[in-house]
Amino acid sequence: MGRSPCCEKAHTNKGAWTKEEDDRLIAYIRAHGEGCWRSLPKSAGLLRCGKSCRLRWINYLRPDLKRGNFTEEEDELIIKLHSLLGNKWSLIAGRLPGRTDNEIKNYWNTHIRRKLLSRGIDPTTHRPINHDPAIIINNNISFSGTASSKDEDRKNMSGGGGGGGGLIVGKEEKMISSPVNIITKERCPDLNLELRISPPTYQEPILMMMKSDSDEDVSSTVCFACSTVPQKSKECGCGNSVIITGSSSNSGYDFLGLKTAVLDYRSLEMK
DNA sequence: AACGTCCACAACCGCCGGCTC
DNA sequence: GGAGCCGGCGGTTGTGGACGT
Repeated sequence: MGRSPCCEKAHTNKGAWTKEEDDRLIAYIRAHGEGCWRSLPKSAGLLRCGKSCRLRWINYLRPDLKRGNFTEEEDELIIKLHSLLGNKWSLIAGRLPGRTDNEIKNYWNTHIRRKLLSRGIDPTTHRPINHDPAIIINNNISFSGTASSKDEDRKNMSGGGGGGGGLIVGKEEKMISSPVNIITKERCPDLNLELRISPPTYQEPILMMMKSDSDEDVSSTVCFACSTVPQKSKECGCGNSVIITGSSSNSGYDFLGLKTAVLDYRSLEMK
């Protein structure tokens, strides 16, 4: 389909932003709020493309940004999230307050990739370099909830049979070829997700919800898909229905250190 | 000091999905 | 249902500074 250019390139500045441009943008957004990026440059008196303004604001000027070096905890969280989500930088950024997708993407490409390589881990697949690819093809799935060492995890991944409390998929389950199974198997050899597929009796479309450590009720549960908090209707911002289970100690599942409720693989389907 | 190379990161580009008409 | 608009995302590039020779 034909698309008009997002801006008239002949009359827009490019390259690094000047202090004056930053000030104009900040002043305009403070006065009028975010949104309508297409018309913003004209309204704000900026010779910039709307997309450029949006990026500048989101990645650099936003007041809630956390500048400075990534902590070791952030490093590890990024690695774990990347192993699960792949290059979904915006989703990863959603779990790191004050960090932007662009920042995390750059940080990944410059620091973490190298860090993983130095550990002998393929940053794309999160598998040990020279890992036997045949293992990926294996159909038996069991993420043991009790496995602690990486070796043990890998053993389970490679078809070690059923572990207790983990993701258990029977022989006749069609779920075995579900996207999350494949994704998780391929990308997360070292990640103890303690995931569990929700029972097939659920009729509604559901999604994985993540609860922060301090969260006690539904109102503070965050949709993993859209990063919004579901309202009392138990629908989050992306319109998915939400199934909240009891406390994480029994029916919730600890996900990357965050207590979670029921997981449905469809919410994790990759593009 | 001068030059070349590497690195980090801001910014750009093209594409996609959702929404509206 | 299709066309167009818009915001958003992910990949890539450009550039300035750091570092090594």
